[in-house]
Amino acid sequence: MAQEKLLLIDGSSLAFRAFYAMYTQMDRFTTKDGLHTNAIMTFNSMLDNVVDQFKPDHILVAFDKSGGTFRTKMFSDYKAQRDAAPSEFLEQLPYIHELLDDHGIKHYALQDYEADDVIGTLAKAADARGWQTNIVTGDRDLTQLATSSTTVQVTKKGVGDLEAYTPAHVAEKFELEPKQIIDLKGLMGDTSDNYPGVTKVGEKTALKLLHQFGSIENLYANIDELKPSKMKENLVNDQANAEMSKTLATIDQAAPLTIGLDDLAYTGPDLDALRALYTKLEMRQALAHLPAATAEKQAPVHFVVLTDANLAQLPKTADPVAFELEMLEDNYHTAEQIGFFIGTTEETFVSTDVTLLTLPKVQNWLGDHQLTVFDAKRNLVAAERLGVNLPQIDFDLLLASYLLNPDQNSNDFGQIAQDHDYNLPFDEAVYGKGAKRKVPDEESLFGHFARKAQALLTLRPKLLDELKAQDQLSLFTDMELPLAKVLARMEITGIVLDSKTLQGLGDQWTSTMHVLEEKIYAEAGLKFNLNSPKQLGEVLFEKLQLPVIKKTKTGYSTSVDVLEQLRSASPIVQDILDYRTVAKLQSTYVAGLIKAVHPDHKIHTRYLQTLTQTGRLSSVDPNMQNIPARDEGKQVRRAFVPAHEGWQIFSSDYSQIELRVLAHISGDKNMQEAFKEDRDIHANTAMRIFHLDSPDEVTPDMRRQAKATNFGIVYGISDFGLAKNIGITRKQAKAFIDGYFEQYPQVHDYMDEMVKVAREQGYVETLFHRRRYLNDIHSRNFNLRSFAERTAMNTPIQGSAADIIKVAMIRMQAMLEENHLQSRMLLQVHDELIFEGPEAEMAQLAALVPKVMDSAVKLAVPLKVESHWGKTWFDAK
DNA sequence: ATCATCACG
DNA sequence: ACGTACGTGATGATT
Repeated sequence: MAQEKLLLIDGSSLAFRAFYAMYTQMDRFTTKDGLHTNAIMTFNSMLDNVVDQFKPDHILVAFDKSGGTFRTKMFSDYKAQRDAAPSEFLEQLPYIHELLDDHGIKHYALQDYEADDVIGTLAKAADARGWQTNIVTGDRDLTQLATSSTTVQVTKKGVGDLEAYTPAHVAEKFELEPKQIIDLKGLMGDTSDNYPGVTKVGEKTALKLLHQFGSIENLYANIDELKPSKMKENLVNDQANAEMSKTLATIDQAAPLTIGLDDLAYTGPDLDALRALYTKLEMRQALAHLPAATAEKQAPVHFVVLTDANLAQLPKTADPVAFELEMLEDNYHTAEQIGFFIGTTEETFVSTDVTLLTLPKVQNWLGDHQLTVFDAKRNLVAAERLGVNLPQIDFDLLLASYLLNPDQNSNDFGQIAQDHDYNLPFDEAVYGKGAKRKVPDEESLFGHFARKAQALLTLRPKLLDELKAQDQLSLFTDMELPLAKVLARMEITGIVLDSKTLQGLGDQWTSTMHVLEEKIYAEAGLKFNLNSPKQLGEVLFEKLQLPVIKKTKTGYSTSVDVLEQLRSASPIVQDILDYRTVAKLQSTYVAGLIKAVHPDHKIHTRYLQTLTQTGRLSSVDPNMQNIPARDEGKQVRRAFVPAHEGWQIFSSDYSQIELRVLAHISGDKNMQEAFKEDRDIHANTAMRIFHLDSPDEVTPDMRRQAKATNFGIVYGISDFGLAKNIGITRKQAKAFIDGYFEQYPQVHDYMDEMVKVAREQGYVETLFHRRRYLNDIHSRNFNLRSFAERTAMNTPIQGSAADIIKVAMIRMQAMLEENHLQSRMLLQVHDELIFEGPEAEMAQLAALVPKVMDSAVKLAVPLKVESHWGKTWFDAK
C-alpha cells in the first residue's frame, strides 16, 4: 500500500490571507444580501489548489479557538496589540466552516490552544506512523515543524504560490535546523504576536548568534565567550524575555486533542451540498468549476428519438414548447448543427438529423406552436440556414436573464440555468471546451437535450414573473425579442465586401509601412520589432534617451498621447506614429476583414445582444461597429458596397442623441431650449460657460472645449478627466464644470439624483426600464465607488439612447416590409443605421428612415436625424 | 490568458 | 490623500 498522505491546513492564517489578498476588491464580491464573499471565494480556490496538488488521504483544517490560550495566561500581552478582525471578515467565517463541511473536510479548534498546536500534535503523530504530511499556512513560525516526512508549505505573496520548507530548505535559507526556528523567534521576538525577544536583535544578529551557539540555552550557558558590547548587555538584560519568547514561539506537540488521525479520512466533497452553497453565495466561478455537473451524474431523463416514421407523435398543444437547434461553436453562421430538441410538457423529442426540421410536417407543427428557446437569434439564424422558419418564438431564456441582470457575463445555458437556481449541467461540462470540445455519445447528448428542454419550460414562467415584477415585461416582449428577429435578418443579409478594392488599399499601406520601417531602423540605429511596445520603449527611452512621460505597469508607455508629446524631441516619433496608423489599418482592417469574408463575398457579423452593461449592442466576427470613420482609415469604407448593380448604401444617424436624452431626463430648461431651437449645442454650451452674448464670439477653440465638456458630462464628469482630455489644468476644468452646472442647473440635479437612486435602490434604469445594478456604489474604496457613481450618471443616458435606436430598428424593419421595399437594413453602429437598396428607393428611404427614427420615442426635445447615401459606405457620409 | 494599443460611438 | 472620464472588439506581443 502506498504511503498515507496527510494534509494539515492552518485555517485561521489562511482565511486571513484569503481575506486580505482580495481586500481592495472586497466590495465587488458581495451577494445580493450584502454578504462579503471575498475570503470565502479565495479560501475555496486555495483549498481546491492544495487538495489537487497534494492528493491527501486525510485532511484537517485547524482554527484558533476564540478567547485566550495557554500563551495568554503565560504572557498577558500575547497578541494583545492586534486590532479586532473586521466585521467583513468575521461574517465570512461561519461560511468557511460550512464550505469545509460540504467539501467533506474535517475542521477543528481546541479550547486554550492555537491552530499551530493542533497541527503540530497531529504532524508528530503522523510522523510516528510514517505518513507523509504537508502543512499549509501563511505563518512562517510553523516551519519549526519540518521533518524528513513533514513539509511546511508557506503561502508566498498573495495566495497562489507555496514555498515548501523541508529541513533542507530551512538549512539552505537560514543555515538552521527546523527546531532552531523557535530560538530564532525567541531572540528576534515577533511584533505581530506582540512578544518582545531581545532588544535590538533582529533576524541578522539572531542568525549569527545561533550559528555560533546553536540554541538560546547554549548561548546563555556560554555568554562569557562574547566580547563585551551593547549587544551582550542587551542579551543579559533580556534573558528572561528571550526564554519566554522561545516558549511562546514553541508549538505544543502534545496538545490534548479530542480527535485523532483516524478521524481525518478524506473521501471527497458532497457535490450537491457544495452546489447549493455556491449558489447561495453567488459564487459563479466556483459553480462553473464544479465537476459534478456532468450528464452521467444527473438523474435519468426520458426522451424519444424523432424519425420520419414517428413524426405523428408530436402532440398538438397550446402549452409552450421548448426548442433548440444545437451547435458547439459560437459562430452560428458557420457552425456545424449537431442536433435539435422539441420539448413539450409530456415528452422531449430529440434527433441528430437536423434535416428532419425541413419536412413540411415538422415545419407546420413548429409554426403552430409558441417556442421557448435559449438565444432566439442564434436559433433563427441557424434554422434559416436549413431553410426553416421559426415564426413563433415568444420566450428567450438568455435574453430574459440578461434583462433581469445584465452583469451575468456567461452565455452558457447551464450557467444561466444555475444562476436562476435550476440545476442543469453546463454545456462546457457535457461538450468539453477548447480543443476537447466535441459531440458526446448519443445518450449523453440526448440526455442533455432533454434536461435543457425541461429547464426551459420550468424557467420560463419563473423569469416572466420576475420580469413583470421588475416592470420589464414590455422591454422583453416589445423590444428585445422582436429585435432579435430584426438582428437575425440583418446578420443573414450581410454586407458585401469588395476584397479587391480593400486589398488595393492594403498594398499601398503595406509599402508605406515598409518605407517607414526602414526609416525608423535607420533613425534608431538598430532593427527591432516595431510592434512590441516593450522593445520600442527600450529604443525610445533607453537608447535614444527621450524623456519618460508615462509608465504602464509593465514598462514605458508608448501610447499616442505620450508619443504626441515627444513629437518635437526626435523625428523618429512621428514616423512611429505614422507606422502605427498604417500597421493598424493593414492588420485589423485589411487582413482582418478579408479573413472574415464568407464565400458569398459578404461579411456576416454577429451582434451580441446580451453583453453590454448599458443595453447597447456589440458586434463580433468581425466587429462592424469600429470601422475607421476619420482620416486616411476612412478609405476602408470604400470597400463596403451594395449587393447589387444599381444599388446604393444609405445611412441615417441620430445627431447628439445622448445629449438630447440628457436634456429630456434631466428636464433642464436651458438645454431643452437649445435643442428645441435647433442650435449648435456645443456652441451654445460655449456661449454659456464663457459668458458670451452672441454665437459670433465663440471661437473654434472655445467650441472644442465646450464640446469636450459636454462629452465629459455624459460620461459622469470629473475635473481630472476633463483636464486631461483637453489639456487644461485641473483648476480650470473645475471652473468649467462649475460654470456648466450653473448654466444647466437641472443637469446638476440629475447627476446627484442618479447617484442617490443608485445608493438607495442598488440600481439605475433607462427610459425603458433597462436595469443596471451598481454594487460598488457603497464601496469604501474610492476608485470603485467613484466609478460606480459615474456609471450611475452615464448608464441611463447611454442606455436610453440604446433603447431608442432599438425601437427605431424594429419599426424600420416593419416599414420596409409594409412598403414592399427591396431596401434592407444591414448594420447598426450605436446611433446610426446603414441600409442598401436600389437607387430608385433612395428618395423613399430619405423620407422614411428619419421619420421612423425621430418618432421612435416622444421626448421633451426633438430627435434630429441626418441621412446620406452613395455608391459605397464611404460615399454615404 | 493578459497586456498594451488603437479602432468606433 | 486617494487617482479617475462612458461603452465596446481585434491585434500582436508576451507570459
